[in-house]
Amino acid sequence: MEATNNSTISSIRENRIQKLNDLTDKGINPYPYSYDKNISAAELQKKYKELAAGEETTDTYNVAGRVMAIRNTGMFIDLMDPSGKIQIFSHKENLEPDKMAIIKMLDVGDIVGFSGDVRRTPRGELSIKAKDVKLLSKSLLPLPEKFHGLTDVEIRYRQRYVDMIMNPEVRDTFRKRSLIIQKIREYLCAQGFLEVETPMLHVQAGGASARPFETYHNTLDMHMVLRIAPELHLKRLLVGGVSEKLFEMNRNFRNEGIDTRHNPEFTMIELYQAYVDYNDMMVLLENLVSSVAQDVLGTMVIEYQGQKINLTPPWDRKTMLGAIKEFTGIDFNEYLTVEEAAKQAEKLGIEVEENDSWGKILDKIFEERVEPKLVQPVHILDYPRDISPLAKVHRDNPRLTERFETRINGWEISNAFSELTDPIDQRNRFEAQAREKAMGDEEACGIDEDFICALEHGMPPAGGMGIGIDRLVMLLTNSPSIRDVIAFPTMRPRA
RNA sequence: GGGCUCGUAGCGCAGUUGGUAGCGCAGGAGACUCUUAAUCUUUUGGUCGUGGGUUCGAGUCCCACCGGGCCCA
Repeated sequence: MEATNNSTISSIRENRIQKLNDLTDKGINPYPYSYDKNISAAELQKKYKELAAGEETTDTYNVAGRVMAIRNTGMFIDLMDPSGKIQIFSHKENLEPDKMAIIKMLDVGDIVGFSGDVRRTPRGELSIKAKDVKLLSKSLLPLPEKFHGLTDVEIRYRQRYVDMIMNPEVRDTFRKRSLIIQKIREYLCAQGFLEVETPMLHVQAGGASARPFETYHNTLDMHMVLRIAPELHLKRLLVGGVSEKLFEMNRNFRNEGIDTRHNPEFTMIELYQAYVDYNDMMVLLENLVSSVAQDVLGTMVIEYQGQKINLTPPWDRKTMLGAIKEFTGIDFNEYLTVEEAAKQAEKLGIEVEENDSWGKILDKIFEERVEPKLVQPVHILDYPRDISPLAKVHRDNPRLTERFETRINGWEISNAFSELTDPIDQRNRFEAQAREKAMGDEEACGIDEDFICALEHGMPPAGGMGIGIDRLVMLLTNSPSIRDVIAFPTMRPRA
């Protein structure tokens, strides 16, 4: 990126490069190899919380971080590290002239190490009384304005590092994201789940309904796609018997639109447990999410954009047909043909397309009339068979499957099934999908012969579940856009 | 894909009825030296997203395009 194609920036940059040269002439490496930092800003603040204003100690520490403000021509420097801020007090009484000269050359944005005694200034600011200074990295480009910071969302996304330097809450969000993922992993591993990896490069997209990114392998001379879901490979592992409980937490790629809840690459966890069904998945999800919230936020009652959401188990359960009846008054058990269902949908003002199946129509009604009304966590149970090609038929109703989607704040947070293990039925479902694809549904999946072959070797009954990590992080960090929880969201290159 | 909306100095923002652009911070020079958005003096910096059009004259009005954001499908 050409960041210097203007006069303000280039004059600042030239000025700083001159400083680089001056330092080098003095035998100082402006980009040295290491520094013996032995305390963080936050640790210092905590340790000397009781130190009174005007008090001095003889405790010496080495601190390091980024210069965020310089006052009184270098006498006071705000040094920021990931933990917080510590002030540097530099006075010629305590510093050799050559060290003082280095401090005079510092710019906001430089990364610097200081060594000195802890004191609290008469005005009450905990400080390091610098006795030594070491430039650790010279910055050449200026930071945004110190008071208003960086607010331009486009620059925040394109130059996330600047966003993170200027906005502490952004750093905090990404730390929380990391912690959430760590806690999920710990929770599942403690339950005996084995973390596995399956291919990102697929010959054929499967395991979800979505358009894939397409690519090409040169040596194999083969068209390939980036995976839209790991499901079919994880089930192969279940057939293989590596573990009766396994999960993969990683990226999926879907070649679809971008909005506040969708990024083309996103993080999902998929987990499978042998010998259980979707009922067990509901309990697992409730316990997992609520305990992660407790661990990360210290509470199971979160606030999202002004709305209180209670994650304390157990969560509400509604069947899909029951929820539709609740919010529209229409009982689709009485309208079992596509024609009847379409007529009811049209009465509700919902557009039905020519090839829409019974299940698809119900799904549309659900999305429009029910989903926006759901705020508190709720499992929506028993999805129609024709839109659930990987779920086992419902034991009590052959039109439905044992599938649930969990909604929190109306968003799909999880999608889980009593997994379809019958290879004959699976083939039939795939063939139905293939027919829809042939009729123009670009999201329908094709027939994965090797997957069916795996099922024909016998897959244990299992519950499986996918959980959208980004949306979970949005909820737990009160972030309004998925781009606030993905460090480098997909962007069109700047012209 | 549709609607609304934004783009002016590195950043945060003004810019009147159409008359060739200002403020704050940052940067430079100097002063001060226990400050914390330090202060004071002084000063540099602009292809007003891009390209057309209307006009004597466009940051401003019109059109197209580029790049964002929000909402909808």
